[in-house]
Amino acid sequence: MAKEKIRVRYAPSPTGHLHIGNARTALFNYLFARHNKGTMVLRIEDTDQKRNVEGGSKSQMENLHWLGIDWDEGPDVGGEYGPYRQSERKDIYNKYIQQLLDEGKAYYSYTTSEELEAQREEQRAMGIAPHYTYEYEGMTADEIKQAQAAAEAKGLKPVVRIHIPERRTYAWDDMVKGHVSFESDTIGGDFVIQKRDGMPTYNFAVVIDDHLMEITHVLRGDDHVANTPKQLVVYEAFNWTPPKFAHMTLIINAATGKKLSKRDESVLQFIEQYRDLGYLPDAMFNFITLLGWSPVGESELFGRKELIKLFDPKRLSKSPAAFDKKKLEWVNNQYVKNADRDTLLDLSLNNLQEAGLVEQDPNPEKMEWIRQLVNIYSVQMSYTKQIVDLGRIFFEEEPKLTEAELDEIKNDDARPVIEEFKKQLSQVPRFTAVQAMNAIMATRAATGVKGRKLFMPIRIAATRSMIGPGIGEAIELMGKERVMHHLELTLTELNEANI
RNA sequence: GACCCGUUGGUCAAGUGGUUAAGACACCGCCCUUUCACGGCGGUAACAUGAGUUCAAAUCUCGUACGGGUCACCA
Repeated sequence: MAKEKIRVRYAPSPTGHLHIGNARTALFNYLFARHNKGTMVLRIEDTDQKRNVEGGSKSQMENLHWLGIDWDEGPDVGGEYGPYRQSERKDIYNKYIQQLLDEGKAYYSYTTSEELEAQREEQRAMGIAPHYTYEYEGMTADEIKQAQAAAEAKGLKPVVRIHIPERRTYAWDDMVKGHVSFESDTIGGDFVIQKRDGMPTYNFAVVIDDHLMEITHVLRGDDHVANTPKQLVVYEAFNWTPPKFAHMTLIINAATGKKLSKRDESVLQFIEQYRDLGYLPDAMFNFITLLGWSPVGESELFGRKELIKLFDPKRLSKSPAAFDKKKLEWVNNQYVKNADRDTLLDLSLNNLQEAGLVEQDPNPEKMEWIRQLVNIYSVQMSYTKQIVDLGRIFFEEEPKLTEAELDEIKNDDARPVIEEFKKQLSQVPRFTAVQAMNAIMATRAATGVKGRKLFMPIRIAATRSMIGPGIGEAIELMGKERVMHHLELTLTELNEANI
């Protein structure tokens, strides 16, 4: 039997920037499509004009591309199933809404929002699930017509609701959750398929589009589980076969245990923010893939091609994925260490310029210096913006010492070591990493101090930090003038502290 | 409140009836580096709970607790 061609879609609403959760949905759809040599569709769900954000869809597409996700059909690339923006498909939806109206499967509803709200309040108070109750209960066809005419006469505009069949079970075999079922009376009553402004609602439009676009698999967030029975009602009304569903668990904040909400400020949630910090797209791609999915085996670092090859929706997790920032930093550092030097330089330079540490158009000499700076720090940077903080000792006139650093040099050995080193360094023929190391050796010979007690005071006094790259390289890159000044400064501070 | 879903070390996360219960992050120790970091090696540490099914349960069933999601003319 010929396998049907797999078609999946990622369908964001343009309400803002690309969120991690959305990126993950897009990513899994992408992986699934590419793994199966299927088609990836991008559809913009912009039926709520009030919530559409200017430039929202453009920003999302751009960030998707940055992550390395592309699509075969969409508003920007076209395709045979267009248009790919729901706001441009209104005529299509209207046609199907009319069909349901004609068949008596849908009807005009005049209950106002205020009435509905009151109804829900009451139901909640009674401890039952809020739901819409049929407004024409027990009426004959004529009576219904009269009621509707009366409402019209009052100037009320209707919405269209779809009838939910009674005593039915709506169930499906979810690729992630297994068998899931809902009784029709727990769905919430006949729901709106066309809003007062004439636009279709999400639960209606999504069915029409998925069907017309011949989507075979719907991979989406867990928050859509409760929508699925409503959509099944629509599929049933048209006698269409629904696609396969996979509901991926939500991403939660490890710290709060709650769904990653856009208002939660303890975690950066938008791809763009990571991009600005100098995270690398391949690392993000790798990390996000591991949110709620795991490959066979023990490795955690995978390239794009590998992930496409490995991806299997069967391995999507049933329990929520927690966003672990530390792990992300580790993953990105792994990529930083192997990253192309020019890429790192570009990103770091950008971060340094934004921090006001480097001018807009550095001369070639300065560029070379920055390149060196990035090189010596690349091994310990989680993301390039850290260079601003890590490299601060290279920019500040008189970097302050921390408590820990002061403690490290508050001992009898430190002062003679620093003084001796200063003397030795001032005598080196050329101010290079090798010569700096020679000066340290000479200091050891002269003072008899070695190991940490030798290196730490020198590192701290010369660079004004106890962490950093190789001490020789750091000194060379810092330059004679600055290093000598640091040594001077540290000795003065030791004097003031009476040590 | 109702309906759906989940619960393995400090954190993430493998595991689908028989395992010494993987691996990663973090932490600790040792080694490397005449220093911090990087890297290498090693270590501490887990099946929410009660009952049932079974020769055998982290794995299956039911209850309890805890956590989450959803109940819109948002998507």
